[in-house]
Amino acid sequence: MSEGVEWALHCCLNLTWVEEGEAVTATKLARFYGLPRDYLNKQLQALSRAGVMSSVPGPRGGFRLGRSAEAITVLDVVVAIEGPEPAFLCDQILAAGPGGSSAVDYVESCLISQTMRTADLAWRRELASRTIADLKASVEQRYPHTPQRTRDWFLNLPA
Amino acid sequence: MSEGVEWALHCCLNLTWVEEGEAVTATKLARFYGLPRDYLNKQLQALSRAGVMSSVPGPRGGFRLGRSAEAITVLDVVVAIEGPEPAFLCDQILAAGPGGSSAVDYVESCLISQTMRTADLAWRRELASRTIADLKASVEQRYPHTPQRTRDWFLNLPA
DNA sequence: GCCAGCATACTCGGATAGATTATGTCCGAGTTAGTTTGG
DNA sequence: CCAAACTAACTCGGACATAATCTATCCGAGTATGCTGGC
Repeated sequence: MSEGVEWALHCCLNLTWVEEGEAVTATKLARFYGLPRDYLNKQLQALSRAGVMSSVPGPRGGFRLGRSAEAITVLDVVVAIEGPEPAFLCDQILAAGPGGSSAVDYVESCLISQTMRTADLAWRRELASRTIADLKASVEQRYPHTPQRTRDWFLNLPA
Repeated sequence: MSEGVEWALHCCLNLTWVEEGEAVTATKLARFYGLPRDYLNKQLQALSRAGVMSSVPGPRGGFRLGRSAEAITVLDVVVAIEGPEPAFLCDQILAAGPGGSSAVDYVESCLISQTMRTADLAWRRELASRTIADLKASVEQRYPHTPQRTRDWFLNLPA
């Protein structure tokens, strides 16, 4: 799995701690963790296309969350970066085997495919049950000064 | 995820239907689905190293299950091909951020990492709960003539 | 002093290279089966 | 006729190319800001 997923999740979380309506540039988000700016920008664009973030061009521009943190699940972020396809995608090799038919949908009927799909669903269900707001709340409970520190860091960003 | 996982699972299943103790060559297994022989052989070697299969060299050689089908989980096969690392691996970018320390294990403390790890665990738990024997039984119940047909195919393999 | 126009610097956005991994191919070491040859 | 040694063919096993994807970088289109000049 692409490491961009980790970057995207941390960026989403950080965006929940800036002033409402404020846009944060890719440059600032990249400097926060020492990430390559342009490549991070690429991932943020993917999030923007998916509606997870909203981008603002020009000076005073940047990125902000595309909707409320309660409405963004971890799965949304993962899908925005990795794409919607399941990790295991059935090539239907049964169709080429003896007694196989190209008219049958082995993605549905093959029991191996079903097993892998069930596991994938369990994975997705877990990720869909956690929202960015959940993460925000958990972090704030365990590390109470993180919100203020994060907000300050983005304000007092060293040139 | 590598497509070799699909190949490996189908091969394991097919091996449950040949005569006890009989070894099936990579060539035969590949012809069954029209797969590239040498590359499939590579995957079978990985299964062999993991103990899922057992390889026999020389004429009359080939591959057979390394242990009883009841003792081989789907997860075993996946791990043998894909490796033991989780799909999402935490790079601990928090360590490079403000207030981050290289002495802290963020794989454990980072809540994002925890969330991804929980999902990964759910996925693995699902795969670990299904054995090759389970698959064999399910297939035999739904497609009763598959065992005989498969066994015959490997015997009457067209030259 | 105030307003309109303009130049400017800064942002995202997509198009363009490089690195790593997955995929596919090739040939050699080792082993078993069949064959042959001598007793 | 029997047994032992030998030949030969077939198998896995790992080393070697190729293709696709992930990672990283560069430059252009567009916009809000601040300045400038005129009224």
